[in-house]
Amino acid sequence: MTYSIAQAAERSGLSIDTLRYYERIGLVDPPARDSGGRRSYSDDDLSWLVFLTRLRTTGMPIRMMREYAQLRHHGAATAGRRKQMLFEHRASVRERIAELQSCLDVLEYKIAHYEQIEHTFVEGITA
Amino acid sequence: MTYSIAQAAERSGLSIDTLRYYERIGLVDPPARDSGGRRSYSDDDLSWLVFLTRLRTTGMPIRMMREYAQLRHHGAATAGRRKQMLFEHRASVRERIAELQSCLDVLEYKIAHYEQIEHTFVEGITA
DNA sequence: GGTTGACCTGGAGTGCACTCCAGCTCCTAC
DNA sequence: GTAGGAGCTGGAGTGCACTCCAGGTCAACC
Repeated sequence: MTYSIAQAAERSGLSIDTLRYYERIGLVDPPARDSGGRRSYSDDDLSWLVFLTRLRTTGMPIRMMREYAQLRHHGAATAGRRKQMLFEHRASVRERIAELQSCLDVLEYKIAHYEQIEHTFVEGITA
Repeated sequence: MTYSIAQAAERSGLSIDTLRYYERIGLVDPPARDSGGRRSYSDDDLSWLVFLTRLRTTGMPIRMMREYAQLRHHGAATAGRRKQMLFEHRASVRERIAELQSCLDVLEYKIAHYEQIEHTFVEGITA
């Protein structure tokens, strides 16, 4: 299967402009072109794009994604280095989750506090 | 207790420049000044700053924090609205955690894949 | 053969959240 | 009384990740 840029955008969740931008900065390889000079994305291209969106969602900066992309380019010899990157990134995602969780606790506390106020207020009215 | 801007920065984890920036954009009230015209933060100021850093950590945009700050300014009458904001924000933080968790699963999968490759490679060597 | 719609390029513009700077004042310590 | 360090102001600059635009090409349909 091949996909037009609009289809690739829809399936990856990136915008058309972002696809071209990613190509420009070397985050994705230039895809094939059809007879009219238009981009024609392959299934492989698509799965790389989808993987990139995962990395992006987890907050990996573009410069790091680019480094990963370049390593990938150099084949199996760089597999260890790439695994290392994912390893480290996984640790940072876990930390980020823990951080969010702890802020969530603060939010819970604050919300409970507001509920306390409401409760007191209602009691004051009905008392 | 009162704190100089440097102490407030250290205790809140924000930079001195960020403290002044937050004041400029109306995210924090202008603190008291000492005899020399320097900012002098109170414990209340500090706890608000710390709470702001929690909201920031959870990805609340500044414009929303500012809205919250302004509501706070209008006293108890806006407590319901503020609670509502925290409520909605809590939901978005939970969603964010779930999203990160699902991306983490993809990372796990990828890392396992690399381990698979290594394993195969080692077997190939020793066989 | 003319219009429409998707896509093309290079480059400029945007929004966010800071961060830095020049030139100044003020207090403290020597 | 002066040198040093912290802090002050208004405003400019930065980094990131897009997003938009003008002006053009190309294929398809009427």
